[in-house]
Amino acid sequence: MTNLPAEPAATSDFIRDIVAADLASGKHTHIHTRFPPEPNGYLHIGHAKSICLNFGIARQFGGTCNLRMDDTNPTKEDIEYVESIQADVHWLIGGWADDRLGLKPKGKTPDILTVKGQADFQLPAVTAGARDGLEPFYASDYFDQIYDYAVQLIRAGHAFVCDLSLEDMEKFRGTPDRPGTNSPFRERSVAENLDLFARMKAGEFPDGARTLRSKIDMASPNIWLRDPVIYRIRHVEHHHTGGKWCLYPMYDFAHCLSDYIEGITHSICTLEFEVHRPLYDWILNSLGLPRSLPRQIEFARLNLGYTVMSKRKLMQLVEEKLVTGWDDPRLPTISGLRRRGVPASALRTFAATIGVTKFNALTDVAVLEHAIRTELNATSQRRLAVLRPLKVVLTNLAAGEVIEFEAVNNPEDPAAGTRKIPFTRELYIEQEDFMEVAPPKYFRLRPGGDVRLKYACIIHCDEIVKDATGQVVEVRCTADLESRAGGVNAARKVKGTIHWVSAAQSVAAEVRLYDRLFTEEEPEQGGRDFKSVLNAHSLEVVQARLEPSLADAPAETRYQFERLGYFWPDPKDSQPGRPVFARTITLKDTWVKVAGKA
RNA sequence: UGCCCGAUGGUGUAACGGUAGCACAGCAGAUUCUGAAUCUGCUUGUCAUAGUUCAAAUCUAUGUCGGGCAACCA
Repeated sequence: MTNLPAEPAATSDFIRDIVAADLASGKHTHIHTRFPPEPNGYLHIGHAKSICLNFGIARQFGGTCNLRMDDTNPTKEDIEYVESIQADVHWLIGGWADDRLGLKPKGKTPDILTVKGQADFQLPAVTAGARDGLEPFYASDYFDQIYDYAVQLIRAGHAFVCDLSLEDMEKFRGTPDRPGTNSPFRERSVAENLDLFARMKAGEFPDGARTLRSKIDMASPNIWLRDPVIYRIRHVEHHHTGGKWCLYPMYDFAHCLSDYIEGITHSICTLEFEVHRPLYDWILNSLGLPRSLPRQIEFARLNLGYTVMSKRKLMQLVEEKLVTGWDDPRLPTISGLRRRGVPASALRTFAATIGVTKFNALTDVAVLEHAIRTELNATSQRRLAVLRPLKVVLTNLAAGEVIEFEAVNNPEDPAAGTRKIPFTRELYIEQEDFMEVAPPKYFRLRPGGDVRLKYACIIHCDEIVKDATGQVVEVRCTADLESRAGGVNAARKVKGTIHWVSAAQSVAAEVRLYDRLFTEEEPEQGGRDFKSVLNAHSLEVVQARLEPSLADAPAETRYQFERLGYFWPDPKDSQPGRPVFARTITLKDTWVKVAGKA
């Protein structure tokens, strides 16, 4: 039996309260959320919070959560990102909420149904079974329908074609504390608007020549209600629709309608969209749609200490090669965390722990680290590995002698069993586990001192050997073989227990030690350039010695290297027989505190 | 200085007019063949002022502080 941390319990927060109330009141009988990233970058841990929220709600209330590419701006988007997004989402929700994932048949576009005597666009989700033949939703699959809605808006007198240039539009918009003024094109006839809009679609005008604008209120204190642009001309290829369009809807127009078409009940987004909500509602209400409308609810995005979270900054780190790629294990990207060995379940636990509110918070990385350690402590097998080897010679052992000691695989999980580790005359211990001049309370090896070798026996340091520079290069010891488990001196107590490997019977391996990417908790505090506080030691590569059982460690297997931390084979660079390990996270270390105080 | 949103220990989050709780971090101790894990205990909090009420973290008003909004980005 394992002490697996319980799957995050059904939690409650202000959004779940709304959902529960809507179910209780009968407003909805089925809950439908969505996760709608724009494919213009890789997903990060902030998105993970949103994914856990949206899929978590679907899971808790027996609903569905659609994965949708919010791809209305072809100039910034790319197929590479739609692929990485899918991989990241599948990984994060796998085994937890993948049965709630809403997809659609490949190539399918909305159906036209008649609801309450009205034509109505709908695109239902498929959640059951395999993903064969299915794909995510794409806002760009609704371009025909969204165009149709725009025509309806024009017909109803709620939208007009505007010829104002970008600069002029800015002038007419006013400022937050001063109302704007109406566009001179605001009173064009419906017929003229219809004609112009059709010609915009036909490609008769260059980029920026005209826009389609909603007709709301140029004097509104809310800038987003001052006749916002809902369509702009862009003569560019789209990664999903190819060359079909040269006219693309803006986020505000496309998003609410995409939600509606998919039958979304709760459209959850981050705080910066709060001021857009009146526009979201205005569009939906202006169209007189026959089905119940989605409701937008906003929550605070995640801010985590010692990292940066925006796609723009992450992109900068990647493009300037300050990291090795989007999946660099030091990055807070989902693919980076995955490559680092962080389990998806730990990310979910983290998301559940931090909660959901409208308060703009800065979350302590310790919370993330705790979630990772808790999960890994319960599930990973222990192994011995020496990161920075120091040779130990046991003078009372014969050169060819090999003793096999039994080691427990996981003290938290007896079912994990045991394994044998070879013990020989020449060993390696960690350099920092020996000190020639030791401070008080140092429990490890020192001249004339004793220490227990984990799973083996107690050794006594008789002699040290130094090189020409005075560096200790070898420690000569006597082993008390009777202090082994089952021996007469088995009960002998010494203050310290350290890890070790056999010199001859260990394998060499590259081990990558990751640390936080920035030296400051808030890299951009006070407007400073985040790149000026990059941690120069965020990656350290060492040539380590591992116990023999690690020679061909299977992929995807997480270990605790005792007294050091949690490690796993790097998914890209580790080869059978030539392992490369990545450190996911260190163990908590109270000794550094004790030593630091001294 | 226009509009919108927010404020509970060091950090994050609960309490939905009725005993301010939980987690992380920190500190102290127990235990330990991982200075890990585990266990025990402890420190620290309702932004301010006024009001409503038998009773306010919760309701009201004002103020203070913080965040967001003036892309043909999302």
